[in-house]
Formats: sequence, structure tokens, C-alpha cells
Amino acid sequence: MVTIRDVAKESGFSSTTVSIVLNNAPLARYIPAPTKKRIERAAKKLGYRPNLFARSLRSKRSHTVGVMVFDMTDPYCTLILRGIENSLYQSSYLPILTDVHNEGSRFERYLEMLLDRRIEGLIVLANWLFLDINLLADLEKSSIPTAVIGCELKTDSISSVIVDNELGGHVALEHLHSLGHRKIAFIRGPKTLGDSAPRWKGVRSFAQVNNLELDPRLVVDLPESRDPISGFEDGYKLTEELIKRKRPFTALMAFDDLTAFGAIRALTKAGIRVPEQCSVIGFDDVAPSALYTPPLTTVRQPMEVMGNMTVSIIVDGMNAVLEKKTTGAVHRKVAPELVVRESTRGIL
Amino acid sequence: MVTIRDVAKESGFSSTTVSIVLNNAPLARYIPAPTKKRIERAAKKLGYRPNLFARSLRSKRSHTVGVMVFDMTDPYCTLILRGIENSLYQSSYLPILTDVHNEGSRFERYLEMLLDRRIEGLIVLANWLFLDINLLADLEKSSIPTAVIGCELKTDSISSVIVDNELGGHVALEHLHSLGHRKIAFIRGPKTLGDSAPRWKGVRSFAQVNNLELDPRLVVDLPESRDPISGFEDGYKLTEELIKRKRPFTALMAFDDLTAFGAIRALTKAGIRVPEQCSVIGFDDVAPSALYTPPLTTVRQPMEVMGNMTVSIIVDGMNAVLEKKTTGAVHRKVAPELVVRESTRGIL
DNA sequence: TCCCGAAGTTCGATTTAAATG
DNA sequence: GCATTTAAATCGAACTTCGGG
Repeated sequence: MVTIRDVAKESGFSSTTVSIVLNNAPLARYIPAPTKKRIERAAKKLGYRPNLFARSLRSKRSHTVGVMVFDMTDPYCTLILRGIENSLYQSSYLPILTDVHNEGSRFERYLEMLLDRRIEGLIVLANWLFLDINLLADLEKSSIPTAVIGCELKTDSISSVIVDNELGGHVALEHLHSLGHRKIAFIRGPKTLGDSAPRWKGVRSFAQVNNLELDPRLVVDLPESRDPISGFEDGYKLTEELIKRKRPFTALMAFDDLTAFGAIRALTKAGIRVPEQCSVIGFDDVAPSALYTPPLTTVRQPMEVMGNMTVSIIVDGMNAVLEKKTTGAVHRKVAPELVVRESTRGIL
Repeated sequence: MVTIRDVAKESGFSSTTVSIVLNNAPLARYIPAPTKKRIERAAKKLGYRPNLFARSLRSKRSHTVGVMVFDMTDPYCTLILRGIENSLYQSSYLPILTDVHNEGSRFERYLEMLLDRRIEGLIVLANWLFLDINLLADLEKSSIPTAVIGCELKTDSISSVIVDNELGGHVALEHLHSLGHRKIAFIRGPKTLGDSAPRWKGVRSFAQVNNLELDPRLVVDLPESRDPISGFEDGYKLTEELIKRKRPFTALMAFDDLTAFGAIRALTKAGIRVPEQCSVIGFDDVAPSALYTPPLTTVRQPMEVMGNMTVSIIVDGMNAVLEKKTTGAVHRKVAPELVVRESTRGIL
């Protein structure tokens, strides 16, 4: 490997000067152009690449950000990860990706590994959370800018980016209502999930304002689960259950897209055509939704944007750390967007 | 931050001894148990964590592996990444994830960044490849164990893991044939994609052995494209085109699952029910396939296993490097597996 | 005082060589 | 020679201090 001393020898200057020139340090102001030229040429000639271990040892910087995903196989992650990756790339940080598999022990182990590597920032991608006080404390005293995506937080040490679930619920019901639907079934999220309550609140507030009656016999709840695929299976079962109740409905609002897929499957199996006989709306707009037959109408979380946003928050945080300033946590709630495709239709 | 010297002071021994004890180095044989105890207790008491920058600077090891994905949004990636992550975790390596966005320049930039960080191994996830001689040369001389998933390679410096496409093509057609289908349409892969030819070869060989005639008017080719979603759109258009040709077919074999989704959409739009009037089979078994309506019959690539396998190859390679042995590249071709769901059905 | 460059110290751990009883 | 411990050199870059013009 070629070191800075090799460049020094080759160029005829000391390693100090080489360092100053190649890093364009403040002192480089004083160094005459010819000297710079010679050093730069020598560096290029030898193919010099500074040793990041050595550099990091001195500077205490790693230019690395930890990304912890609770479950990679959740389609919700993909676009967010893309957004994170892309923004990080712009800022010349590299991500270490860890997948916690929804296990607390794995979270702790990975967190330790990341801390050992002196990550400068941490992004956690979780739609539910088991972060207990201990872990929060660990992070707080480490003073590493941290942001969570998909989970509302009250702490002022950890930032958060989340979709406006209440607005989303509102928008979804508004869409069905505007199509003329009045008998609407709902598959709500698991009670333990933070998203569930606000989404339902949005639904209720729209219903109230518009004098829409919500039939409690058409409302069911997803059971708690950490497996992303179970939303599909449970959506299927709950829809079967709804059909069995013999309370007619012309539209169904699913907690998320996977649940909607399960619902469509169950409706289709029961001979109920979507959207001719029953409209279905999802939430999230994960990638497969656009490819589904019928293409799914849904409430989109702007996932890529949320990824970008999160990076910008922690980059700001990291810059603040570098300048020894302190910044409080930032909490962003982004507006969802109705995406009308073909799984919903007006009532004849 | 607490350093090894703090531990030395606290325990009353020198930093040398502390290092020897905590790393359980060969010399630790000579160190009496009481000494070890005291050092370990001091370390624990202070919460000592060795500085990895310093350690890496000496040892020249990073315990880091680079993972380059050509396009994260390709659903093909997800499970493979999960397999990679999980195996890496077992081996205590951490992955740096980079997404090349199908751009050569981005590939080069990322490769440089990874090399600068002294990754000990590299995994490239590509279903097509623009690796030119230059990049290969770079990697060769760097002597970093490298493996490519999803692309057949001839080099003996870079390992590869790939599904047996020919067998897959064979298996898919065999399935349709066994269901009684004789008039079968084919959407083949883009000519420039390495997977396309062998899959078609498998199809042809099965047809030949079983005296099945392949009507060239029922065979169309996907155009070249780097965008994963385009498989869907092109599948849609090509299926419309096939329908327009008025050559009846009772089954359609799509190049991959996304193409199959597009085909199903087109068939449905044309009033042709799947599978009642036309069976459709895909390839890959990406996550959405099981959730589709109808659930997609497909030829599964064992993606998680392929990820595991690739890690085991490069871990072996990295161990060889540590022991200054040399190992040649490993090339693995794994068997796909037919997954029968509900998009295919026997002819009445 | 301003400009240019270098010697020497530091970051924190590992390792070699050597000193002790 | 042996068991036990350590001072000092090393890894490669960056920064502090200093000297000469």
C-alpha cells in the first residue's frame, strides 16, 4: 500500500505538507501552486489513497451511518431504504445495513456493533417499536443523532419521521364516500400498533362531519403480529368473516396494502368481484400495489421522500455535532397522497 | 472514551498485558488466572470497548463486507439481501450496502469508497452486468474475495452463484405440459440478458423430447431494459400483442413474475380469465407472487439460500486470505423449484 | 508579521523484543 | 531456561509547534 510518506518522498516534500495539500486544510492557503501541483502529481502517479483507519483514528470520524431495519422482507422498507441510500450517497456517507428480524436481542447486539464502529448517525426503520428506556438511554448518552421512521416518538433526543395517519384515514374514507359508498367495512390495524388509532380517528372524524354511520358489525381488527406477511393472511380471514356476517357492504377499507390483497383474494374467492361489486382501498402503496389485478387504490406514504427527509435530519444533526452545537430532535409528519387506481369504483 | 490505558491503570498492569488478556492472544497462556480476572473486572467496570479504528489500523482488518446491488427496488433483491445479512451476522461481519442504480459511474464511485474502507469481501447482486475488464482488473489486483449473484461468469478470480436457468425453463414447460397444455405462448427475456438464452434452451429441449411444437408466432421477446418495473409493462403490452395475433393459446409462460403480472393484467382486461381460460406461469417467486390474485404458479429461485451460499463462499475466501492461502473462484448453479399455486390449471 | 515547510506528537491498540525474578 | 510482565516500536494520517527567510 502506498502511504503518505511515499508521496512525500516522491514529491520531495514532507508528509506534513502532503497532508495539508491533499486535504486542502486551512494552511494550504500559504502553499504555493507549484508545490501543490508537484504533490498532487506525485499522489496521482503513485495512486495514493489515504488509509481511512488512520484518518478515522485521528479525526474520530467514520463517515458511516447505521441503518437498522426491523424486518427487511416488509415491502414497506424497500423504497424507504432507497431514499436513505440515495441521500446518504449525496452526502458521502455510507450505510451499514442491519436487519433486526424483529428480535430485541438482535437489536441490542447490532446496536453494540454499530456503536463500536463509531457510526455518526443512526436511522431506525420500524413500524412498531420495542425500544425500551435502556436502549434510549444508551443512545442519548452516546450523543449520536438518531431518527426513527414509522413510529411516533415523544422523546426530544430522538427524531422521528412518520406519515400523517389521521389524514390518511380521512382521505381514504373521503374517497370511498365521494364514490357513493355508504356501507363500508373496515379492517383496522392491530391495537398495539401506533398507526392504528390515528388512522381510525381520521376515519371517524370524516364520518362524523359527513353524517356517515359506521356499522360496528362491519369493523374488525387485525390481530397483533410482527410478521409482515400475516397482514395478508389475516386480511383474508377477516374478510371471510365479514362476508359471513351477511351485513352487506359495497366497499372495504383495509389497514394496509397487504391486508387489502388478502381482502381481495377473499372477496374473489367468494365470487364477489372487485371493484364491480365491492371497492377495496389499501394504505402505503407498496410496490406490488400498482402491479396487482386490479391495480390497488391506496393511500400512499411518500416513502422515498421520507427516507430522504430522515437523512437530511441526521445529516443536520451530525453537522451540529461536528460544530459542537446541540440540536433538539426533529419530528416530521408527512402528508399521504391518495392514489386512485382500479380497485375502487363508484356505485351505480 | 475509555482506552486500554485506562484499563491498564485501573487494573494495575500494563496496556500490553491488558491487550494480551482481552484478546486471549497466544501469550495469554503464560498469564496466571488471577491477573486475567483483575484485568477483566477492570475492563468491565470501566465499560471498556476497544477502538476499532486503532485495531483495524494495526490488524488491517475491517470485518466489513461490501454489498453492491444493481437496483434495490427490484423485488428479486429482497430475499437475497435477507440471506446475505443473516449469514454475515452469523460470521460477525457487517455489510455496507450500496445501490448502484444501474449506473456504471455510480458503480465505480461506490467501488472506490468500499475499497477505501478496506472491505474484506465483496458481493455484487446483478442480474445483468456491465462489469468491464477494467473493473475486474481492479478487483483482481486488490485480492478481495468477490462473488456475483445472478450472473454467470467465466473468470476464475470472481465467484458466482446463479440459478440453473435451463432447468428452470424445463421445469416450467413440463408443468404446463403435464396439465395438458399444448398451445403455449412464451414471453422470453431480453436477448441481452444472460438468463434468457438458457431458460429458452430448457424450454426447447423439453419440447423436443416430448414432441411439443413451439409455434414461433406465439413467442415474443421482452425488450432490453434496466428498469425492473418495465418487465411488468412490457409483459402487459406483449400479451396484448399476442392476443391480437388471434393464435389461440391456453397457457403462457412469462420470463419472470413481473412479466407474468403484466400478462395476467392484459388477459384479464381482454376478458380472458386466469387460470380458467389461460394458465400463466412466472419465474423467480418474488414476494408478491404468493399474494397475487390468483396466486402465481412460478419457478422459484431459492433466493435466501443463494444469499447464504454466497456469503459462505466469500467467508471461505476471506479466511484463505487471512491464512495467506490462495483459492480459486467458486461457481455454483442452484436448482430452482416449481411452486404450483393457482394461476395454472389443467385443461378440461 | 507574513509565508513556507518540517520535525515531532498524537490517536488507541497490537506486537516484538526484552527485562525481571 | 521458564514464567510473568512491560517498554518501545508500529500502523498511517493529522495537527501542533517551531524555525528560517
